[in-house]
Amino acid sequence: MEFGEAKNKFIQTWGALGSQWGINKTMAQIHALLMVAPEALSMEEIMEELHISRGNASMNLRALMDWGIVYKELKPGERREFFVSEKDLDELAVKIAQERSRREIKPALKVLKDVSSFSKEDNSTEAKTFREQTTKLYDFVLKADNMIEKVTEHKDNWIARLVMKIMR
Amino acid sequence: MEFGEAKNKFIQTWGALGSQWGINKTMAQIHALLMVAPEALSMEEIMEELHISRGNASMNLRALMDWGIVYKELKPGERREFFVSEKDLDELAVKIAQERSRREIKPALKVLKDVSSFSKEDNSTEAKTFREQTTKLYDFVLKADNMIEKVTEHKDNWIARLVMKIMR
DNA sequence: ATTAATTTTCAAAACATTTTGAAAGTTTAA
DNA sequence: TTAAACTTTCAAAATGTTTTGAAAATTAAT
Repeated sequence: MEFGEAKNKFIQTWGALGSQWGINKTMAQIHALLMVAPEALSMEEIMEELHISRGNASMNLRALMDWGIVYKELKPGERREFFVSEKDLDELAVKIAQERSRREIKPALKVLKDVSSFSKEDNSTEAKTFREQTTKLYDFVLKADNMIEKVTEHKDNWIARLVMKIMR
Repeated sequence: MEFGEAKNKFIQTWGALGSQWGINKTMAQIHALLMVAPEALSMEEIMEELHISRGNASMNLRALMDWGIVYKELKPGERREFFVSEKDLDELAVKIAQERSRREIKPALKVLKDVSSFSKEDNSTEAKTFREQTTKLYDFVLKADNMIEKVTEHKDNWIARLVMKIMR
């Protein structure tokens, strides 16, 4: 396997992994490309390397910037914009965890709280089981979310430290 | 909000959350429905409650069983099959974590290892950065995966214990 | 063995998401 | 200003995924 092949395999794999996790393929591929690029890349270069259209590149770069894991880099004397990814993996993991908490977990928590506390008058077995289970779910998800917050606020090398702790 | 409404909201929300995490909507909805059902449900009941076709119900129930989070329950004197979900949330989280590790993380790790160790002769800046970054990525993902293994083998109430530890 | 109840399969249809590309918008330099 | 370089937007096309429904398969009782 020579370089081009390895790079391609990496980009394709990262893209596939992205899809499985609800992130679109191109977005994950752009991210992969930037992760292994020694220099900031222009939109043109990204389009070329991944064989995607201008519009596609533009939209997904914006999405990556919204996630806070890709930045614009302006080069003096250049009109074009260049892009770099967050290369620090701890930082990357923290950003992703925080965004997912904000966008997905927090809203789900709100719903769980709402549904578990409503319809208190209904005393059917069904309703009772429902309240019981959704309450448990709320507590569980809340705990998990708190863990994310706790862990990500210390960020630096948190996974390593966590592994240390757990392994005793 | 009365019971039916709350139940519906819960099922819809769980379904939407599923989609965002790469799990199909119906699969997540069936799971939600079984999570709050006091009794095992037949396929017919599931189809009715979620307004889905027989084929859809059949396929997604099988997928849930493949994940190990829904079980068949046979009732004496009944030809039909009934379904229940794993209701213990710690057990549920462990199963999901383990399956995702097996299906997604492990294969990704293999690719990372492969691509990071190949093309060692190439000494261009590009190739060097590539090897550097993919190696870091490999180490990171490996550590994270080890953490999952470590944490899930103790399973019982692991999130609670983890929160305790982190909060000191 | 035959029948009736039930589940599974899978090709086609419905639906959802992603991608394109060209037009509109923006920015900078002259 | 104007023009050139570049980016964004968005409707339509392409692609991908899920769902349906009916036929085939399975299972269990008679």
